[in-house]
Amino acid sequence: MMYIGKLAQLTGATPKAIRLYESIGLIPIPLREGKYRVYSDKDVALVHMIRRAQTVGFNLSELKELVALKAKDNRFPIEIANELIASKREKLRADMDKILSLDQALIELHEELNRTFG
Amino acid sequence: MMYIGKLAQLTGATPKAIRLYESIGLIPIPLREGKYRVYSDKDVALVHMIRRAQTVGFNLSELKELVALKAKDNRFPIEIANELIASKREKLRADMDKILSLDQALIELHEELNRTFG
DNA sequence: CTTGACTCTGTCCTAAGGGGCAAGGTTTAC
DNA sequence: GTAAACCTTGCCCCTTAGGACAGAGTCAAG
Repeated sequence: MMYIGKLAQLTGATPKAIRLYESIGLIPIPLREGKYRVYSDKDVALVHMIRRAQTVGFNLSELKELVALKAKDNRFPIEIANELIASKREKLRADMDKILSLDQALIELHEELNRTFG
Repeated sequence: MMYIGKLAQLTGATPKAIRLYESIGLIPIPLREGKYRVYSDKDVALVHMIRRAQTVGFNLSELKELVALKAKDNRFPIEIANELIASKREKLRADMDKILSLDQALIELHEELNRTFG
């Protein structure tokens, strides 16, 4: 059992972020000791998972859906997670294409500027 | 001479975006006919340039700097533009690295999930 | 009892507009 | 002449994932 600062320290999230997760229903509403939120090791694990999923490109609403699905069936929605991962990877491929074409556009812009002004 | 809707139509920007550009000092404050903003062909060219620069990755504050520099010397700041282009390309390379590592992380996450739950 | 560390809620801020609203101006059709 | 249809104006709230800050309440230690 710990307060929000400890949870933040253990997970690398800030208290502000943790309260945000709570406010959008991504983590359960914790009990209170007086006015202070009290968290358990389960919350540490959950916030850890959230942060890790964020670093690989999931946004909070996607995570909320996964958490909701898990709460419904009480098991991890592996198939849906796999689908999400696949579509994330597709999106990454699209992002790569975009970066390549932006780079090409920058090259052309550079050449054009130096033809025009150089 | 035209109103904002015509300028929007000619440039592909929305009236909303054009007013935003004006509010941050990216385009000059236009004269008015009554309460309506009146634009010239110069504005068409400027908004066109803004939009094109946006598509290759420049944000509005960067463009504002360029416009300010041009206004100061009354000539296009070619050297600074070239520097900006070079740093944009560097940033694109960094983005690409990040995408590749994210993709790798997704692969590993996928394998881990299916080892654990599959 | 007081100090310092921690937490609470609430507000405003970010980039680049999107959406919507009411009020007023302009143009076209009848 | 007037009504419909369209255009512009400013204003407000909304988006992501929190950051910064204020003011107040709370906790443990000295």
